[in-house]
Amino acid sequence: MSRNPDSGLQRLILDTARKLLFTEGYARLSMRKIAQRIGYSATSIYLHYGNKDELVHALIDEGVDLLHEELCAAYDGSQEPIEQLSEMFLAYINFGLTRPEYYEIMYVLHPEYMTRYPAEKYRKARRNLEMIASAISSGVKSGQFETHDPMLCANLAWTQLHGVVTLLNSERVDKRIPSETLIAASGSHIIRSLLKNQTQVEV
Amino acid sequence: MSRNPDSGLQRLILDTARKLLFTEGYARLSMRKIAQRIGYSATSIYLHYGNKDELVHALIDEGVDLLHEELCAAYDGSQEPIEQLSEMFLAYINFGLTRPEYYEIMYVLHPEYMTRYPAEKYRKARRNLEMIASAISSGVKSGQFETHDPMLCANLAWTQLHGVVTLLNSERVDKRIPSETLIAASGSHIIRSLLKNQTQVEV
Amino acid sequence: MSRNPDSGLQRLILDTARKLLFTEGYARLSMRKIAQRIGYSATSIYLHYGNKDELVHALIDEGVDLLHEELCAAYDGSQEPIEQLSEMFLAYINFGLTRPEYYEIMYVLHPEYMTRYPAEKYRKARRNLEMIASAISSGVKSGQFETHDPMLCANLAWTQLHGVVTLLNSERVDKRIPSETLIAASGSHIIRSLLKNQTQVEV
Amino acid sequence: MSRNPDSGLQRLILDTARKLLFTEGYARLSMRKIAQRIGYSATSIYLHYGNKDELVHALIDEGVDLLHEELCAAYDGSQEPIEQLSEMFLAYINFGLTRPEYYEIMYVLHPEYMTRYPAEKYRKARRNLEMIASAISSGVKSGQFETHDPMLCANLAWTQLHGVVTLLNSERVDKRIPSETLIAASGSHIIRSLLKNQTQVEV
DNA sequence: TATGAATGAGCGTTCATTCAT
DNA sequence: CATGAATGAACGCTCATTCAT
Repeated sequence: MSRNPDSGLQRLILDTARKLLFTEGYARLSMRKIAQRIGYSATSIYLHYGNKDELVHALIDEGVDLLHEELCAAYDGSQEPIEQLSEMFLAYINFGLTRPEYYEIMYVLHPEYMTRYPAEKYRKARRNLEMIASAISSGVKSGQFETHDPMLCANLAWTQLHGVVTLLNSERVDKRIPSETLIAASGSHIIRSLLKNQTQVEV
Repeated sequence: MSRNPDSGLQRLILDTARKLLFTEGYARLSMRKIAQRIGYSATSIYLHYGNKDELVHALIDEGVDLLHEELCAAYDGSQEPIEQLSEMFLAYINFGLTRPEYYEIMYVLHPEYMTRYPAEKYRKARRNLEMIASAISSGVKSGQFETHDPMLCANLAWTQLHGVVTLLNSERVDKRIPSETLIAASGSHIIRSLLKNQTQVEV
Repeated sequence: MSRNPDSGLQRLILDTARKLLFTEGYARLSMRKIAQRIGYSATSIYLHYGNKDELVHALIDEGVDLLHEELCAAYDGSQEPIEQLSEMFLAYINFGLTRPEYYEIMYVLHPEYMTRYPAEKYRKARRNLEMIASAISSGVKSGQFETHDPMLCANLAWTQLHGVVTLLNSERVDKRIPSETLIAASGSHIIRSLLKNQTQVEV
Repeated sequence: MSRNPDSGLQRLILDTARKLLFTEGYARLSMRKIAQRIGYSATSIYLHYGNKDELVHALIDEGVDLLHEELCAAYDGSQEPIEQLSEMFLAYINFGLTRPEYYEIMYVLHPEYMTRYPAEKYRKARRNLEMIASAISSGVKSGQFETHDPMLCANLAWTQLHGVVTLLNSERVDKRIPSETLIAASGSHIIRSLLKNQTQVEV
């Protein structure tokens, strides 16, 4: 089973799976539905993905790579840490909101399912957190930020971003609050809590 | 279909559904499994809940009420807003981590599914946010906090808490970060960002 | 799942399974085919047998009991061991030839499949061999037979009978040899080899 | 479709089919598994065998030839008929136990399947019985054996041997009876029943 | 000689639901 | 209030086979 969707059909399968994931949720994603949607027999999918797990893992792979790419694109080493972070935060949220299917299988899917996902790739997904932590660290070095645990702060940022993404995607947020407002606020909220010279509660 | 589980069987059904939700996840919850577990026929469940949706909605109702009760219990009007908030935050996270089955159907379930949940009850779930917003407002009045949009801040707090709960429950957080640390940090993180006299970025 | 096919449908299922077993062989026996043949939905079978294993095991149970009954019926304690044995041999072969479906799942089915069959019931099937061994023993006591290992002789008899049954059922025996001849010869063949000081009985 | 596996691939296909037959049983033998195992595409097998039947028939052919060869090798015309027979019996049982995959498709497979096996080849399989019958005949001529139907006796011997092989292979024989004991006993059992004026050989 | 792409049929099984009693 | 009997639809998956290249 090639993992590089060059065959055209592989691309079609993944894209259709993604769409179904978005419109119906993981629980309702089925091989047969994908097949039907693309006008192929269900058997054909198995020519490209050995089973449902493999297909979903291929999607996760793509998602992980895609998010990483977008974070890298957002990261500009020549800028101040504050700008670095706020760009990355925006990129993260943007990814979550524009690619909700990827986001769901990457970060929301039931953990029981993830145990079948190769650990090595799991680690790959952690690079993103490390990028954030390192931006925080350089902010600390340059004296703008203040924390003795950048990795914890990165996780704190992550939980905040994740909460925004998932609550917006799952349509739990009151529509009267514009999502742009929430997004902007969450970014500055995170950064503010990193700044030095605050009447600081200990982290 | 009565919605008040006064009949013993209704109670039994809901409790069993909850347990199954916890042990097997939403995707694997089935009427027949519930029936089998309680020693009744599957048909019997339909005497009390017209279909699976109704049953799950009843569970969501319970979850919403339960969370509200626990937030109310945590709220102590005689305390400072800071303490009020941090108690409520802890209560929220605690609910999410100890009642993951409720939490999942309340806040994680695919929105396509939620559209069948009566909107009126949806609003009920908003009471909790209002409690937080009001605690923030009183902090503003007393001069401790500074914000011109308490409801937005409440939502920001919520996204943070939600992120912590879901990432912990879905086991995405690096095990090397103790969950207690993350929880404590997230609470103080939120409160800190509300405090006056910071080198404040505008919200 | 009741094991006593009193429900009518259960009887129908077992009988249809048996017929399919006979006409198409175990490999081609399917739940769906059974269902279709009896004019019920496949699901209905699962109301009576939890899965295919359970169904086949129920058939094996029936076969084991049936064969045992027929051997018991053939066994007449008041007769000479020679007659006892030849009656039992005939009964065994008769069972094998008239109930080939039972016989196949009891004694031909791939062993991998049998490992799922409860050991306790396995033992039940061994009673038959013990009946034969005990008839041989009493022949030894009465001085007609001569052997110091009745159980081995019983097994030898069994392999002979089994060979006759299976080669006839699987249609491997040259049609020019009448099965009655083969059957009669095999019985006397076994008994002859047990006799003391025998002079040759005619073949 | 050539039937002589001179092409290396044909040899490879047959050998792999045999191995799969042995490790997984007939029911689980599949064209795609064979193909995968030999590193060729499934389609390639069809270049050499028109369909699964043809492939299995080729295997049966091989088995028939192989068994015949081994019986011929065991047969030593210069020996006494008793030795001739007991060597052939051992060879037969040995073939059955060491080549269960051949044996199963040759002699156990459901007859419905065999109807598609060319009758002409069926006859080929009968040579073996004729060898046994002829050894019996020469024993009769030399005055050691006594029977007026050597072919019937050969068939009786065959059923006995077949019973031993199949019950051992299908693991139905009580493990407390060593297979060597059963095998030796069955051979002498058959021969004894052929002897003229015999006095009991010890079991 | 070899293959990649494709498929229709079939498998065992689970599910939510209905209906007569 | 409770059930047994029943079902159509769906699921993930495997299979032998075909066909164009």
